[in-house]
Order: sequence, then C-alpha cells, then structure tokens
Amino acid sequence: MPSHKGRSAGRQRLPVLLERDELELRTWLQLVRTYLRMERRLERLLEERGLSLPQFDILATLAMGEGITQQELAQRMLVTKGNICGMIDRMETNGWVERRPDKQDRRANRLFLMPAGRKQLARSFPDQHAAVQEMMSALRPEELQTLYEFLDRLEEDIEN
Amino acid sequence: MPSHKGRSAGRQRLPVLLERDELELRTWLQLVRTYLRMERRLERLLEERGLSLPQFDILATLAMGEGITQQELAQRMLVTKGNICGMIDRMETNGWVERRPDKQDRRANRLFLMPAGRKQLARSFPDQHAAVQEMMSALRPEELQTLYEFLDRLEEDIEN
DNA sequence: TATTGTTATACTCTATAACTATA
DNA sequence: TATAGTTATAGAGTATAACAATA
Repeated sequence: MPSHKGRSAGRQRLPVLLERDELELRTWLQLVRTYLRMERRLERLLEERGLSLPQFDILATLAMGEGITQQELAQRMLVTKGNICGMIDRMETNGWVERRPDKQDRRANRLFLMPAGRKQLARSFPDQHAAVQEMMSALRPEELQTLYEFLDRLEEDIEN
Repeated sequence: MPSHKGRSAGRQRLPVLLERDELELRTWLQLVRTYLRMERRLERLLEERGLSLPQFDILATLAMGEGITQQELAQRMLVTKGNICGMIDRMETNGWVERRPDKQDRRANRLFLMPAGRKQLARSFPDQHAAVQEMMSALRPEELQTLYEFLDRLEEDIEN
C-alpha cells in the first residue's frame, strides 16, 4: 500500500512565487497532475479503437440522450458550435452519428447514434470502465464518495 | 451557500450502459467536468496575456528550477521531446526562454527563463492564483486538504 | 433581430518517425 | 548502441468571424 508522502522523480514542486503554503493552489496543481495522468491513460486506450476522448464523450453524451441539437451538444461540451460542426462532420463521415433535420425548427439538426457509433461505444466502454475502476482503486468507497461530493461542489460553484 | 444537490441545465447524466451505481466511473466523470470548467476559465485568463496553458506550465516549471533539459521537461509534462522542441521554439522566438548548450553533455540543452518570460509569469500568475483561490472557495480548508490527499494518492497509484 | 448551423481561416498541441550529433 | 535534440509530417481540437437559412 503506497504512502502518499512519497515523491518520485518527475514530480513538480511549488513555484518560487509562492512563499507560504497555498492550499488552494497546491490542490489545483495536484488536480491537474492527477487529471492529466488519468486522461493520458484513457486516451491511449481509446486510440487503439480509433477514438479521441472528445469523440468518446460525444458518443457517450448521445447514448445518454439522443436527439439533442448541435447547439445543445456544444454547450454541454463547453466548446463552440463551429467546433461541434467539424467534429460531427468527421463522425458522420465515419458513420457513427447522424444529423436529422428538426421538423419544427428547420434551422436545427437533431443528433442520433448510428449502429457503427453504438458499436464503437460498446467496444470501447468496457476498457474505459475497467481502467477507471483500476485507477480509482487507491481510494476506498467512502473516500470516493467524499471525493465525488467535493468535486461536485467545486463545479457548482464555478458554473454559477 | 450552494447545495451540492442542485442540477443545472447542461449537466450530463450517467450513460445508459450503466445499470448500477458505479461510484468509480461517476467520480471520474465528475473529475472531468470539474477539471474542464476550471481549465477553461484559467485558459481564458491566460489568453488575455497571450499565453496558452502549456506555455504557462513551462514558465512555471522553469521558475521552480531552471537549467533542466528538454528531455526532462518532456517527462514532467507527459509529452514527447519533439513536442517540447516545437514549444520551446515558439517560446524562444518570443524571448521567454533560452536554450543553453550543456558543456558536459553536448547533446543536451539546458533551459532558462529570460526576463520577458519572468515578466509574463509574474504578470499572469496573480490572475491565475486569484482565480484558483476563488474557484476553490467552495471547500473549507480541511476539505481542501482532504481533496489534495485523495488526488495525490490517486496519482501515485497511476504512476506506479 | 436573434438563433442554428456552416464555412473559412488560423493556431496550438500532440504524435510518429527519420535524422544528426554526441555519448 | 543509446540518448538529446531536430525536423517533417499529420491530425485533432479549439477559436473567431462572416455567412445563409430560418424563426
């Protein structure tokens, strides 16, 4: 069982600009490091399936609720509509998703998963899931629950 | 004081692939959302100063310890050496950093901050710091400490 | 007028692979 | 042989801004 006091070679230390022990900043820097480590590993896994992380996110988002518009997708993913347009272009070319014009509002497209997209998600999801389970195993369930609540509260504070 | 139970419009929900309450995955998804929100906000701030987040990271890393090699920088930032080479090119063009050949090992470059780089860091750091402080204010000090420890343990588990 | 989506443009970050110089 | 750095190439993701169609 690893101690959390250990330091390995590549670890960053606090900037010289910080004289005092700045808990907020230290926590943010640790959040970045931890996130990046996990992200890189998950990206590697997805890459084997020919998926980028944003593409996986789009597939997963559509699996949660098909029929959203590109604008809605852009807002959920915190990117611009022009960005989403290009990403959907690529994913539609691959046959993973489909644009269907909205009958009521003819400006809008509704987005749907195609069989190939479902298949991609179904194939890559178990890997992602297993990797996440493994990476999270350093924390006990009650600790995970606490971590989740802390992160949730942080996010709420930001979006307001 | 915001409750952590609230749900706003753009929040994602769990994929349909998940029947049970998967704490690990739910926590990871929340980590992603929280990280992205904070990252976007900090990127906006840096953008006003003409800095990208990776560039800021490099400046901050060098401020922590000048004279590291490109290879060492690549390892700390979890990217390839070719990547670092291009980034240092851009930053050297801007006069922010400098390559100095290592006398002992003539294959290697040692990286140093230039006055303009120090100035960039000194100008952007207070903004970043204040934003981090504000975003982290949803948690009390003892909660921040706990969050830090959890993240640290997670990272250790991954890098081993 | 406002909104949805598209297009054009540009830039950063990222990776891989082949290459040079040095160890 | 192995390592540090460079270069060339490629691609994704991101943004902005101007545009068309529709509301």
